[in-house]
Amino acid sequence: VASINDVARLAGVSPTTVSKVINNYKDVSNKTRLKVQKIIQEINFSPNVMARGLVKGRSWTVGILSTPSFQNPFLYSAMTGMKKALENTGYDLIYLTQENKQPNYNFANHCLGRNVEGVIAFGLEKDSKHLIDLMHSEIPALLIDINLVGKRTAYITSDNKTGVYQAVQHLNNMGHTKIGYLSPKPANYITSIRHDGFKEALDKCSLPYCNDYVLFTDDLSYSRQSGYELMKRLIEMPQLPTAVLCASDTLAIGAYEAMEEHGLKIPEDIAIVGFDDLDLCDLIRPKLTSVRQNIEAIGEKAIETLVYMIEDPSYSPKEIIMPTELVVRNSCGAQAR
Amino acid sequence: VASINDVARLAGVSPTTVSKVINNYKDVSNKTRLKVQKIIQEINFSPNVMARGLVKGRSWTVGILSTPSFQNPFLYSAMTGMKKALENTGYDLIYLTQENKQPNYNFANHCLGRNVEGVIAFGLEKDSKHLIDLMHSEIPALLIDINLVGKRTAYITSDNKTGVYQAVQHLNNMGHTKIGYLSPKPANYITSIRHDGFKEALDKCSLPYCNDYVLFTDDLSYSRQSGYELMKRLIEMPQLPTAVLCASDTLAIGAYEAMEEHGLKIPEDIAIVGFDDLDLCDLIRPKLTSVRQNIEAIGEKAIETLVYMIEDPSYSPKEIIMPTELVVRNSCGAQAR
DNA sequence: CTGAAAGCGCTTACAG
DNA sequence: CTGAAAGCGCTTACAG
Repeated sequence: VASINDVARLAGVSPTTVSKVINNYKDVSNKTRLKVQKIIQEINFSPNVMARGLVKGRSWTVGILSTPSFQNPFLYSAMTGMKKALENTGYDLIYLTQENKQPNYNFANHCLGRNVEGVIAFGLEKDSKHLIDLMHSEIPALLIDINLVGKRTAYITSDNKTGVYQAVQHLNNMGHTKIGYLSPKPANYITSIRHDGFKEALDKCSLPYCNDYVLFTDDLSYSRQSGYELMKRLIEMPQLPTAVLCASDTLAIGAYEAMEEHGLKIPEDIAIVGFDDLDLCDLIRPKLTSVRQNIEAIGEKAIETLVYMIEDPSYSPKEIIMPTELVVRNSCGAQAR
Repeated sequence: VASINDVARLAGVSPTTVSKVINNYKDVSNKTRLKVQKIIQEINFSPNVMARGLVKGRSWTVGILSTPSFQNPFLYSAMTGMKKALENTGYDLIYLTQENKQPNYNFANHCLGRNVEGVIAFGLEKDSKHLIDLMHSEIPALLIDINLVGKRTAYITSDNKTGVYQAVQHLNNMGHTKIGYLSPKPANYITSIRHDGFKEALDKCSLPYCNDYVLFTDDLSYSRQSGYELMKRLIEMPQLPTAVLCASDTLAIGAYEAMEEHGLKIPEDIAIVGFDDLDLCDLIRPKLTSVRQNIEAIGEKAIETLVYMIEDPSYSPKEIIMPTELVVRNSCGAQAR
């Protein structure tokens, strides 16, 4: 593979000058600049990133840190947005995947070794070792849905409270006054803030918070199975609510299945609202009304912000809140839009 | 950040010796080895990958090349498998995302510049410039669902013909003899091989291939919309088939919608089979019988094979075919399993 | 405007 | 078994 020295020789200049041309330095005459650029084109030269990175202490690389399981439509939508934003930045995306190799594997060190310049983290708990190591390093980090702030750490999340309020308000408008809530137990940021939002929303609508209709599971993964079990528990109550807000669409799917099994109709017997607005909302019947998070926009904004943080060490944002939107379909008795 | 020289100083040895310890060379006494390892632990040293990569001409990095749109559940399932396989290899995964930056962007050059050691490509057409550049480079490439073979290029795909046969055979067993087929026009590898498989399967089952029931769309993206339009065209025929095989689950979803709109029942009026076994098969009603591709396994195998190719330049596989499996649900009149 | 020299943090013959 | 020296392909003061 060609090096800067080859270009220099062919162009009849010094490697220094070639470097200056590549880096758009001003102190090069137009004539030599053109000469050098011509050669670069001809031999299809691209500078060695390793060498460059070594001297500049950089890698033009942004890392992703996510849960080991990894199988998550949320993450993938976010990545689409991330990719879009990255195209304009000159950074590439890197997954550090060696998790299991060493007994005392240290994610932050792995990043440092690779000169990874910033990290997007997602789906971890606050007390995750990797996250803590990362915050103690000087590496800029942008967390998705984890409310941790540090000198070089910020987070981005949807406006969960408003999202929940939009859902409750809609149910109220549809005439529902007894509204249940299904969710993982409020043990982390997202589960807590949505539950708080639910209480506040009821309050704003002057509706009662009814303990019997608010059911939690220990399973924090928002699984379909959890939704199924929660809804089953709810159905076995002596009195039923007329509507149920699920803390995620996947929970709602499980709730649908429990309803189906018990011969209950949506929305006639119980109306359902989900959260996330995944593709599946449109596939199931009745179509699921859901609070839309613009996940792609979150990914895009996350990268933009992270790149700012990388390039301006004094820039230190705290939290970034993205708007939500209620997408009305057929699971609450409203006409589809 | 600490360097090998810091370690050397603290351990009272030369940088050369530290390097030897890091790289598990034999010619180091146990005593010094231990001494050096202790320091490495203490100051939490990890070697600079850039420096290392510069001298060895490597990056311990494997690239992904995919379509610009990128929003694809198939790709993401594959990535889960890829991540799993990577954990044991010492390679990290990198997305090269600068597509739009330069007017004459060259993907292979980008890889060369970063010393990317191998590439997984997915979702491109055979005549894609990036793919061609890649094949002309010396970079090992493993293509998913693109049947191109070269000195350093191989591909992996599902056993599409058998998959289609499994579907047709099942329909035949259920008593269907007039079977339709909905697909993008057979313009690339996957669309062609599935269509060929369909013809052969009918043959094996002694069923007629009926032109009227085989409908193609120009849209190669397997969109829901295409499925909807194809099924609508089919429904407007004077005579209907009793079963339809869709070349993908997403097409089948569209077909469901057309059926719904025309008040036709699945499977009573027309039975439907999909291909891919996406999560959605379980969400829609009736649940969709589909040919399962083990996409995660494909991703895993792809990485394993690529790493072999990287580490043994003389290893030059051609094609890797992965098995399929029919998942019977309720869209053909069979009982759910 | 141009280029010689030093240095980024490693590895690898090679000498001892 | 140990280490001095050269070199990987760049960039950056600095001198001219």
